[in-house]
Amino acid sequence: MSSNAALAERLELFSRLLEVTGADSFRASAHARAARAVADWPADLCAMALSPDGGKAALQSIAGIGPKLADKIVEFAKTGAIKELEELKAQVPAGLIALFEISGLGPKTIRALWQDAGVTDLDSLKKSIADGSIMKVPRMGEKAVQKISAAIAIAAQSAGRVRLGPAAALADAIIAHIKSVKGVREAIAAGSLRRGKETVGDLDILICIENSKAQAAAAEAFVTMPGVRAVLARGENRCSAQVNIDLSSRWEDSSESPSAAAQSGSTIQVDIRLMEEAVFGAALAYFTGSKEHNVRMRQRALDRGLTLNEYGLFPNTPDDPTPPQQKGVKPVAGKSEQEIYAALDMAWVPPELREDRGEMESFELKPGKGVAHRPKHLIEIGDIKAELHAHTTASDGVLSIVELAREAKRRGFHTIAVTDHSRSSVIANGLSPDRLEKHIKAVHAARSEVEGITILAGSEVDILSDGALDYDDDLLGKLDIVVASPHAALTQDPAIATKRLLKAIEHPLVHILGHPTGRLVMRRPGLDPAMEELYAAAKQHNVALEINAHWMRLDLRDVHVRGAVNAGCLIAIDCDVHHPSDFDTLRFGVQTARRGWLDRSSCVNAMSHTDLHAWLKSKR
DNA sequence: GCCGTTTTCGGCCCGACTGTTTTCAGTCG
Repeated sequence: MSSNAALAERLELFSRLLEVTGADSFRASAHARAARAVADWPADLCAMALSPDGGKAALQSIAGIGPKLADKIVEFAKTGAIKELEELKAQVPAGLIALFEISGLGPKTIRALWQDAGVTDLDSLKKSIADGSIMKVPRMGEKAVQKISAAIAIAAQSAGRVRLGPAAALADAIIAHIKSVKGVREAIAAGSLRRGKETVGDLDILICIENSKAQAAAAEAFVTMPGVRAVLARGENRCSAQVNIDLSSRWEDSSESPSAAAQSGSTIQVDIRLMEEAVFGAALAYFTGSKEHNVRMRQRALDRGLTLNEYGLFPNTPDDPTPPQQKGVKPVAGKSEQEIYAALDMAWVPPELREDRGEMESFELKPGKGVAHRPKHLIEIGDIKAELHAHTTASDGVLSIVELAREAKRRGFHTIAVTDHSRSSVIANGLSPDRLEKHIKAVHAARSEVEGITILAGSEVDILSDGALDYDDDLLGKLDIVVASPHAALTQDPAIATKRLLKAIEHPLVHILGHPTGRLVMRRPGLDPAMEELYAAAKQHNVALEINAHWMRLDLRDVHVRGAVNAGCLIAIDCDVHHPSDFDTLRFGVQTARRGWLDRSSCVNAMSHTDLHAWLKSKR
């Protein structure tokens, strides 16, 4: 785990412990905010904290970090622990914080369960329900206990957070189903799925309906859909259900994953919200989030004498507590997101950027000095014109060279790179030097069979544990493109990993550093190198850092993309094609790139044919 | 615990929903 992630985890725990011990709630939320700021920060904060020229001052320049939290970060950087946190942990049973995972249990209830019914963890909670001692807790009635019991069962069955790919597939299916209902104008996934986060907790689907008849029909279509396991709530404007989700991937049946069977039968919560066109934009903005972005938006509205909610942007009337939409007040904006942002003197913020990571400042129509640079043309899926990382039947793909090239052409690409595995990737049937020589000839031969697309002879060459490449330079020099990737020794020490990856970046024949850390989302943390050193070297040596678009990888991850973009690096977005459907994962790679504020001009896959091939040749 | 171009003290986003109550507390997104 990177030190930022480890620090963020501790601050998050700090926040939870403060909540549960009944500390000032604003103090708790300050710690939670700091945890987020730390997790999102693109550079290593421990290094920053230890810098001789005023680490504390630098930390305090980060929004959400004040003097006290800066002290805690410095302490963590020096000692690997935070004394105040350890003291707080000693006061609270170790299993209590896990109860936050149960829907419906918040800080107040968990504290009461602990203090009044002696609950210390999930097992003792179940016991207190069984023996009735839970009824000692104030405001605890029969229905409340039933709800907690149901929530415990759902938590056990729920997949927890789900990777972007399976979540998007389920959302697409639900949307197609609901759109077939007469009177449904639009259905769109909001929430973290729309923002392109690498994992999502639930699905939020917004449905724009023509009238109340369509409203009822759409709700009915949803709750009776195949795969709906249980309906949790069903109102006029909102329905909630647990829905089966297929979590399988090509990683699941490999030796890497013994848990495939355990994951079958998982469910995810799906909320649908039904509304008419006049409020659709406000609802879409509201339910897309993030929560932090929404807080800033509402504050911005208040600063302008307005109030923002899921029904629109309204004139603010602080003396009257009745919500404006209930009084028939005409909204200033609400039909589209664009008009809401415009009314707040902002350009429309793409969903992937709505994380309160500087977008509030840089998307102001007249941004001030010193704010983050706003992308001139944030990368879009239509900008991608080349796939530079693809496998064939020569190693572990299912397509021949010609089939691969035809599929790439069909998708509108001007260039496809054939980059089969190198000899050390034995499980993936990596090519020996002799086989690679023959494969290069086969690629050249395929060029006459598929016209209208440039087929590159390349390799995804292993970066060995010491940073050496898996083929000698003579052979690498015969290739049009070299993608160098780590596949083994993914748990090595950060300092050694940094040296290993730097050596690959500095190699004069390497174009792209493939899936730089080797992490798998929710499966394997991967390497933990000093990322800033990689950015600097990649920039200096004109090497592109890859965003591997497969939803199991998304490596570089969003915050690393942001760091690389800030450092001025080239970025590649590749689908690591093994199967024709892998081209469809491009959307996730592009979303990750957008979350890192990538401009089209820095993406090698978005270059014109001329520019791309000039860059490739510059390394030959 | 953070923050501030009306504030260095006194704020800190908003509404729906639920279940417990007799006017509200807690959770969620």
